[in-house]
Amino acid sequence: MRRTIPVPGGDLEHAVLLVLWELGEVSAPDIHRRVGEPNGSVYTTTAKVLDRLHAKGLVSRERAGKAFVYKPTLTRRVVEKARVRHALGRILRPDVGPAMATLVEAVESIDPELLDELARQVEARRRSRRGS
Amino acid sequence: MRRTIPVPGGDLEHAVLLVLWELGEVSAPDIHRRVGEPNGSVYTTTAKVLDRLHAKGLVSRERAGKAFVYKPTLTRRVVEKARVRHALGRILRPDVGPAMATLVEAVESIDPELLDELARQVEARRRSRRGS
DNA sequence: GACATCCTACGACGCGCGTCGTAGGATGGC
DNA sequence: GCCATCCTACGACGCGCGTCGTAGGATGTC
Repeated sequence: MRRTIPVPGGDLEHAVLLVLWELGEVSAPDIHRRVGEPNGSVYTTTAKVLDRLHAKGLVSRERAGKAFVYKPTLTRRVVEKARVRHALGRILRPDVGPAMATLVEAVESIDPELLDELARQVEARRRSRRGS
Repeated sequence: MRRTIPVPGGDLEHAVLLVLWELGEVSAPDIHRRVGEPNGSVYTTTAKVLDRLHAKGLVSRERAGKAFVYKPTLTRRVVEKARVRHALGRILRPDVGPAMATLVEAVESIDPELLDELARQVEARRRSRRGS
């Protein structure tokens, strides 16, 4: 009974989560140094993003002295899948058939080598499906 | 070499374009009957969407009596590709590798049969690439 | 104690998109 | 001529997300 997993809707939110998944627990100031600063944002921007991720339940936090330490509440695998599923849902909505051709074309246009990787992943997935 | 093709950013904009691609030329009121009404929007909502598509250059228009008749300025193929490419770009950004696995997984979770369709399209595309 | 410094809290804005309200020009029926 | 009706023009709002400003509590330093 999985009820709609929250999704990091924006790129900055996602970038913050990536850091959290990589490091496990990170303080707000550290996150800012790793994500906000390279991105050219001021500290309060990062803090706000953290606020919103917290409001969505995608991260939990705990005080450590005066600062908060954040950690992800869901695994990367789960969230990424929901995220991609969400985006894909919008893309495939009308007319699912030709959409796959467009999808493949678009993947290739981003990087032709991705096509091979995609082929590998599709095959792997189909094999494991036959097995299950 | 076209840079940056404009993209219908929202679902309603896209739905309107679908009608235009299907029928070629359609008046604003007709578009509303076909898209806005079933969607439960009032007429001015449809008109506004048309305004914005026009501002983006995705449709052109011409007066026919008191009403406008709209038609698409770009082919569906071109726009859809840009649209999917755009969405994919955001998804694949960090860490392109595992993203393909997630993509395939997400496709399957939407509809397992899509996996077969995806496999077909990937193969078709790879074959035609070898040929070119 | 007085200050500077570090963090959080929170309100605000711009932008894109869906949404609607209102205004006003044009048209058709009478 | 008058009025209802049809369409367009356009301003406005809410929502999500990135963005920042400001306020204020806590801590550290002299």
